[in-house]
Amino acid sequence: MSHRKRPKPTESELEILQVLWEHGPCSVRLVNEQLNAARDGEVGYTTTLKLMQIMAEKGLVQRDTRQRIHIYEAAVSEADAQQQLLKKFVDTAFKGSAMKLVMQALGNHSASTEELDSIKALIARMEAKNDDQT
Amino acid sequence: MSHRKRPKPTESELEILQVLWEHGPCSVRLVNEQLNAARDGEVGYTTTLKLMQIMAEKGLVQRDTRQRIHIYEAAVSEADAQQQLLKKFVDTAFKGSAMKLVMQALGNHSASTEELDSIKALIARMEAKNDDQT
DNA sequence: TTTGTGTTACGAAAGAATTCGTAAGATAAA
DNA sequence: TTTATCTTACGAATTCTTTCGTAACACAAA
Repeated sequence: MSHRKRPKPTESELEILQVLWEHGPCSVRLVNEQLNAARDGEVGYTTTLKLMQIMAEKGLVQRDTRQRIHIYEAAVSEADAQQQLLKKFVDTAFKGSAMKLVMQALGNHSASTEELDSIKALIARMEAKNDDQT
Repeated sequence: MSHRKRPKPTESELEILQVLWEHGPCSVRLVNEQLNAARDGEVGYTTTLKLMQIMAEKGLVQRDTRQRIHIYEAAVSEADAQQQLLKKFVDTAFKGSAMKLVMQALGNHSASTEELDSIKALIARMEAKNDDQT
């Protein structure tokens, strides 16, 4: 288990992580521009900077300070972070029932044939596993 | 759309709603006891009271103040609240991709044969709908 | 060098969520 | 009635998050 005790990102921190996941290592300026590109209100440069400094303290991001312009990089993978958030969310909102969540999520969003196919494939694999262990 | 502009419950508020959903209309004392029963740390009586008063202001709960002991009742259904929270969660944590969430949730929790069957049934219904609209 | 631009650092203000102390009122017990 | 107990109401303290103003520093241009 390579799980350091990393605090759960707040909502704004998550937004920043999404930018880092999508673009790879970034300067603060770039992250700030990306945030403002996909938003209603603007957020100040120093606001983003401060958040990213806090995230560095928390261990959510790593930074390279060798150059004058610091380069930040996500320290958690997108999948890991999503999994951690999902676990918490299932517990608090669905009292731990992941299947109820799956049913709700499936039911309330339309899905393409391809998406449904990949879910069917996943289910088939899970059924195979169930059958294995008699 | 019978959707009043009801604010999203915070995490503590959600805990209280869960008690109300499970037990039906309750006094503050009962809710507080239920909370403390399923917890590590204790939470004070007046803390729970204050939260429930705030929730009443927000419209998350209704209360009957005719007796000395006020009786609180959830003003939102469990399914509605879950749906609202789910929508937000999909947006913030999965950038709006409900299907990615479904795959993660399915993949990281084991499911019984019955659960898998009901998901398969739901998928079948969705495929039928897809086929309809050729 | 001097000036201007872009960057990080620091700290504090503003907001939201959580917690509880204390007071005041109602009810029950003595 | 007097006392003790339980309840609600109110407000404030605390903590967490978000925001940004200001200072200090590096670098490049003039």
